[in-house]
Amino acid sequence: MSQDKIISFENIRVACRSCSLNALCLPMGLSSEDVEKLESIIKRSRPLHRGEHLFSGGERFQSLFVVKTGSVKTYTPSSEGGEQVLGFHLPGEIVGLDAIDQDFHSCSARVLETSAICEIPFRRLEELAATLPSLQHQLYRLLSKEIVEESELLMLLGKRNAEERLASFLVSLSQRFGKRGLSTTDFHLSMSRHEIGNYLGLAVETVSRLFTRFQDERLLDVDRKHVQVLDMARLETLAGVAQNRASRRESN
Amino acid sequence: MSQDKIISFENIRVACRSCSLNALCLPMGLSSEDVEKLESIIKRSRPLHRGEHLFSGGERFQSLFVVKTGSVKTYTPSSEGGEQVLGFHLPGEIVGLDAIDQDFHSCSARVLETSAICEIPFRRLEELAATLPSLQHQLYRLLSKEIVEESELLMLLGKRNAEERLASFLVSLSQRFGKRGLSTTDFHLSMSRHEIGNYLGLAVETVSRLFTRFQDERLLDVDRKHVQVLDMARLETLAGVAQNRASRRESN
DNA sequence: CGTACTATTGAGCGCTCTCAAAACCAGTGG
DNA sequence: CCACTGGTTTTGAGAGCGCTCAATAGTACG
Repeated sequence: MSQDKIISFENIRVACRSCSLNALCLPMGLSSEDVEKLESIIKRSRPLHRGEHLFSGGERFQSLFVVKTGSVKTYTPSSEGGEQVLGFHLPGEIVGLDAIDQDFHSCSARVLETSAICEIPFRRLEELAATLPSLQHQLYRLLSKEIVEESELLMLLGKRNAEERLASFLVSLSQRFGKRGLSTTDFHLSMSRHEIGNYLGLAVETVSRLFTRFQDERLLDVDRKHVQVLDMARLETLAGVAQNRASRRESN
Repeated sequence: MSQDKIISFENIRVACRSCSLNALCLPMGLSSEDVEKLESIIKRSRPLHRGEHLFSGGERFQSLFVVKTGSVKTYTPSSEGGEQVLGFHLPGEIVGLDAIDQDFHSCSARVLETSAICEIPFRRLEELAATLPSLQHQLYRLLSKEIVEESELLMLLGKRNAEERLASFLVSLSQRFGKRGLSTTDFHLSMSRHEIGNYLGLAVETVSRLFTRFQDERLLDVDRKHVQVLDMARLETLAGVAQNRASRRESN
């Protein structure tokens, strides 16, 4: 009977996938009516096309955004028209958490390809969370997770060489595609080499050379933006375990 | 009369400073009884001495910690005893936000000098927040702020050269000391050159050379761990505006 | 006052950036 | 279909920043 109201994690997962809210309700024990409440505040927008903005830096904070399909790039415009890429956001991931603090967006977000995006008005989410402890906790977790992931990236940029950075990047993409049920070894890069370089703190030329090298070493098969991982184990080794050089710098 | 219950921001500030909760209640509109509730869940621990841990990576998540006096370093131990410094936490700042997500600490935290630390059991804070919307919102902001600050650091590590990194580091310390009413131009570095280098992704030798250079250029006066900023304007320029080189890499 | 640690300074090298040019691709219009 | 244009990617050659190794100097502590 309570089974009527409490749906299982699996079902929630399915329900949420349909509304692209994995990120929010995946690990929660929300009853079906709670899920309905959550869904009721979500706006579904028309598909956005390459180059369109979810929001721009400085804009008033209204909503969080969940990527349903496609991909989003967040970046901070810098002087002279240059930009600093802060992250790439794939289906199931949330964009806009940076804006809660100051109540305006500290970065800009634009879609890299035609994408379906859900919008969650934050005020209403906050109100709802106040009445649903598990949702409240989930929100804290979400924010905390973002912090942990940024710490990891931070380490990547601080201590790893070019090879390790690109390997980590590819492994990360692979794992994130995997979470959504997509292929972990065969995927499309929606961002340019330049954007990858910008994100990883490398020059475009270095990124390009590395792709060629990885291909020569039979790690990858690269055709423009299509990547096929041929040797995931070795790629993961490069990404994670290959801290030999870096750990020397760490250790003192 | 409601003045009896609602204390001004200034008073809250004072009240909170005494309990080192600036970070939590500074921008809130909590009534005095609410502040009392908040204070009631805070544990004050005995002073910790250099090298003692607040928590270690992998430990069960129990509490957040607020630095009252002294300083704390967070880091992730890596293979072979090396470590990656994730951040330095000064008085008024919060440690432990990374642990909310997985319910265990993803990094370790140890004090760099004799420090007074307050402990806030997170479960109780969460319960309290559920009944106090402004506290709930403040918690969201706190987490969001951490995300924004990490993004900034991310940019630092990705795109800036050694000089710019150290300058940014010093400016950041200066500003954070300033927030606590301490001198912005005259302060003590509680961390070693090695830890600074580790944090900034630089070799110890590079950090040392830069300190010498900054001193030669009359930017700083450095005596061991005592730093005096002689030309803050120029230091800030180095830290922030000096994106000439970096922005070339950004712009494509 | 020796031991261990931390910081400084010097010399050389390697990774990655920079500059430059060519190849490739996508879209447009003749 | 092809030429034209703007953009992206690739490839090459050289230079410089910051790392590495090594040695010295300074500091803390028993």
